[in-house]
Amino acid sequence: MAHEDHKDIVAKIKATMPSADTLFDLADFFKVFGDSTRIRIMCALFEQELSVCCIADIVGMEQSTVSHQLRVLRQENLVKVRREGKQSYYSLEDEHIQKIFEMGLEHILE
Amino acid sequence: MAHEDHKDIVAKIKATMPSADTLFDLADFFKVFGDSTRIRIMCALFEQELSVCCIADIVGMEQSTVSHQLRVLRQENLVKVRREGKQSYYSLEDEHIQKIFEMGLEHILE
DNA sequence: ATAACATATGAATTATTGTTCATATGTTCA
DNA sequence: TGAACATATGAACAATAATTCATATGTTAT
Repeated sequence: MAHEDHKDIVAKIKATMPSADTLFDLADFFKVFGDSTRIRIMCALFEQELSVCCIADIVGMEQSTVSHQLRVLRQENLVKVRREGKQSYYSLEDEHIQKIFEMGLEHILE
Repeated sequence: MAHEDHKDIVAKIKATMPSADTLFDLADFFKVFGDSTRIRIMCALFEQELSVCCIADIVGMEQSTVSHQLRVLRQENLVKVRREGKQSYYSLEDEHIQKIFEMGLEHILE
């Protein structure tokens, strides 16, 4: 394709790409994985559902910090909450998360 | 496991988790996916290798911005460069990227 | 060597995001 | 109802990161 010019290539690629909106949402989704506190929270939840104070102890951060980050995770539908008495138990929303997580691990361990 | 106490749970979960260092690196890796400019650059590169100025046109940003972001992508081994004359051609480093991308898409399109 | 072009990079600016503190809300039990 | 505990949230601050401008570096052709 050596004779394709710049303009043709640009037009061709643009035509194949998802909409800017979709890609914006996708970036927002991955942004959630891009923080070590949130990654550690998700990782802890791979094992079992956990209360907020357990999570705070596991990741070694303030309860408030953890609550804020859990909200971020909730907003992207990555975790769900269940109230039981005074405690809120969080768990993972679906199994995409673990797969994405594992692929990331594969990449960095190469 | 209703009789497990807080301390036991915390200890148990901590034992199963990858090291904090690994999770930190993992967050750094996903951070790269968490920006819409970089996501769009990667998406464009799914089709074929592209020069910097093509990429800039495709994503509608300054050449300088694109160069900076390509450096970020290079640092995380997500793209590679090939010089040909005056131009630098970028392409994706491996196929994990597209899989991770697709899983993210699946999640947000649910 | 110089002009013209493509890319890379440093510095400054702006925008975004994470964390903490203080406090509000919600729940249980006496 | 009030005390004790768990969680959530608003505001302020600190830390990071994205973008741009200006310019340096690298490449080709005359």
